Amino acid sequence: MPQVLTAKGRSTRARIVQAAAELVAEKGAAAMSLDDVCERAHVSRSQLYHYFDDRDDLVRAVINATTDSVLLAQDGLLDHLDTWTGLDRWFRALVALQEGREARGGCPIGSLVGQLAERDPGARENLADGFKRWEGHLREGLERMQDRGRLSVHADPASLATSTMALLQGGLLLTQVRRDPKQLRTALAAARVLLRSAAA
Amino acid sequence: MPQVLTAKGRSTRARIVQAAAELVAEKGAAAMSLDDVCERAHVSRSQLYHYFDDRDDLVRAVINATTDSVLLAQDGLLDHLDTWTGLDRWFRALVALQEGREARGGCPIGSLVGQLAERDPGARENLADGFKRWEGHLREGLERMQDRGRLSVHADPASLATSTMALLQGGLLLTQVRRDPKQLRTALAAARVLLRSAAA
DNA sequence: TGGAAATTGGACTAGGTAGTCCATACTCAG
DNA sequence: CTGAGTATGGACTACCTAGTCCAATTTCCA
Repeated sequence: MPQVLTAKGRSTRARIVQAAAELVAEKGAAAMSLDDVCERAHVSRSQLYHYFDDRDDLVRAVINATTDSVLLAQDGLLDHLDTWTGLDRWFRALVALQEGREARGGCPIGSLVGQLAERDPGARENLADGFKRWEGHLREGLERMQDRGRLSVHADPASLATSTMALLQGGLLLTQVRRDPKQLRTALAAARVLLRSAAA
Repeated sequence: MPQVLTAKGRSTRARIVQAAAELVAEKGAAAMSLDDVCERAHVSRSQLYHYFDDRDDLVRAVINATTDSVLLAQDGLLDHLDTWTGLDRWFRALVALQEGREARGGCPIGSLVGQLAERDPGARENLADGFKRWEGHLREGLERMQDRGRLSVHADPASLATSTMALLQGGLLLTQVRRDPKQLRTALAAARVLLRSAAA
């Protein structure tokens, strides 16, 4: 393992993670082979082991990269979850995203849970960190709403954020398994009802 | 492939599916090897291919067996989802189940979605069938409640059932990734709020 | 500019994989 | 009791896998 990465090294490492992330998204974590990664990233075998301890280490890097890209895809939405219109915009964007992919793939992070959580404790923690960051944006938005008196003082922003994330993840799972984006639309409509029921 | 199975044949086939289902639950679908299955079921290689076309065929049989066992584990609860107390009993039982397993494993069906849905279209359909059976019990219960005037005439039992399933699956996913059964408790408490908001 | 560290290439090992094949033993109806 | 179909045993193939190893090349800073 190198002590310091040069610019070239960082670029190679990033290319490896990118290729691995694509393969994980396409074929699943277990079906991603290191040979495939080498081919797609145009690197040799030893470069993988130059930048990563082993396969599990690479998978954990993929989880972090995927989390970053999922949050980036929601950029401009996650910082405005403190108004009803901001929440509705977020919900609509999530549904539109699934319609665009014809309900394929589910949640890039969520679908890794079943694949990795019981297999590699480190991977489970990385996935949990990803969900924490995601849910954190929502919880903070709801807290700001409560501060501004838009949410009842009896409401619990943390629980509401957790329940909304559950509806989102469950809705994505049902969307994926049924190949029907309406499943997510229904779940997020329920999230809207739930949040409104906590309005001041 | 045999035309008719003898009693002995049925027993052997069931032993194979049982062993495979255990391994899938323990190690994930991709990590279940046919050698492992042979060893655990005490059968030889050729017996697998005597009763199943190939690996995918066995996995689909595992999905069906797992669905049956998940529904069986809720026996006595799923037929009483037409009263508030019946719903609460169901919710409490689901939480207790996760507490009993220390939040490990998530939903035996749900966690297979991310592993198989994009890989094998037939597996995806089998999983969708499983969810349909499960959700069907809830939808029918809610319909009976509506018929009896316990649910608003404006409520949509099908959407409520879908949203509740989303909360259940999402809650299980968060429970698994965070190793915390409270995540499911929170999600199901939200389901209760959602259903109550549709009360007559 | 010299040399230590970072980067790269690619062959190689050891083990696991799904699936095939052929022979044998069993079962049960006619 | 016999023979056609069912059930079983286990070796074998061809391939893919993660990980190792040694050597060569490039980078960069002291």
